Amino acid sequence: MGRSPCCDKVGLKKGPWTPEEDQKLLAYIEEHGHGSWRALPAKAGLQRCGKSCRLRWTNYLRPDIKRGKFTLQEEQTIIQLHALLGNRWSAIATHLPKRTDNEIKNYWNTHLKKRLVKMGIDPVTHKPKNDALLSNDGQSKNAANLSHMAQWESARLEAEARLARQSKLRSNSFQNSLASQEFTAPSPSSPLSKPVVGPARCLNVLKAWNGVWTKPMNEGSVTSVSAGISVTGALGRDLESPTSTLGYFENAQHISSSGIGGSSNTVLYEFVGNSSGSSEGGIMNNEESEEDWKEFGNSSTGHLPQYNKDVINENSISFTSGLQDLTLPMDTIWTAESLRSNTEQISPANFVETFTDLLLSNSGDGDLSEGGGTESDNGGEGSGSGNASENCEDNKNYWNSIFNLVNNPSPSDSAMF
DNA sequence: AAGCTAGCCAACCGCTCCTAT
DNA sequence: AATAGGAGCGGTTGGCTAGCT
Repeated sequence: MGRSPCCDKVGLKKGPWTPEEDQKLLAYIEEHGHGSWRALPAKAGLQRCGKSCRLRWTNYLRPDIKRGKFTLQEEQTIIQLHALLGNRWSAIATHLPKRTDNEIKNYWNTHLKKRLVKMGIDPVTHKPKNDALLSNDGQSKNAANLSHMAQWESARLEAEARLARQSKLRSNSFQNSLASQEFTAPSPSSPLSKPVVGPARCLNVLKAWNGVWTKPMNEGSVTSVSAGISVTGALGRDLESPTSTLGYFENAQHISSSGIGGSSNTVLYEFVGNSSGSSEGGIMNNEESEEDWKEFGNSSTGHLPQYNKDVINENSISFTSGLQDLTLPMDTIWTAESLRSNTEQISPANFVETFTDLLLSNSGDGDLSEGGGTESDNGGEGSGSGNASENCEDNKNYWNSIFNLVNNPSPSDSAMF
């Protein structure tokens, strides 16, 4: 049947926006809110299609946009989230509050992807490029396990997003009525400084990791995980990114309330939300950034569990979290559908616990913390040309570094979390 | 100074998802 | 249940700029 064009294209302007057009769009949204994007151009006196107006607003004119170079922490966050979510830029943007999905996408394509390639890491899979050369020594299987886990998390986030959309719609009219009151147009004296929305939520699994890893592993993981998630919920408001529909984890009924002390919440909240220091001002030139990257992954963590051989078998992954057991086959890709049905068996907290255990169990001979990682020390041309064992190290250290970053974020003024 | 190349990024296009009818 | 329309997302493009020859 074919889709009708989003608007009548005859006579509509394309290409770069002029300051006059920007002013018209800003003035209109300031006064009326955007309302229907399709109807907006005519009402605002713009010879543009609604889609173009929306894009201009969300990617450029919106008052809560942070422009300029990405901080190291923002880079790290993007990489972590990309490892989990893939090219779901809007979902990633949710966790970098003042960045747009378009900006993140551009930054990934022009900077980060190349950097990973340089390090010999496949930017799609986040695994060493010649991982296929690794024999059946278990390392590649474990890398595959991680990939599977990422797929699972991705599928879970899909479900979350679905829930969030539903709740968003329910509250939409209320938010719309607020929007026009909260909006403040940028002015020379206060350029694009007043956010319309608050800080974005933290990716649940990252917070969960925080929750688990900031405590010794002999403490109840479920308790820790719950604490991590509950902080997200405790913010108590809809922090939806304007560029994303990814939502809040709202199923509080899944989250154990036991063991969530107020202090635990507070500590974690401060940890994720109150960072300052070295990156003050947020600007870092590329060379500094590269240097920091070379140290990426050098720290080691404690609290690492012993490798549990029973968890990852030849043909399956078994989740034995104590609350419920689940075995999933290794020889198939976990589709969103299969995961949805399977994950019904596991509560979110339970999931995170088992997920964390598996991730931590990544090293077949046991100790990720030993990696001590100079993974990117040979940065430029290095790791890609290494032998198999070096690549195992790279793989191990790469993921280890992701975990360390979650666990031990470097001080910065990043707006993330 | 002119031409060429590569990098960056704003914007467009086509598709999917969701809702209303 | 089927269809149409709106909104949003991700891939891609094209113009601008800086650096190099």
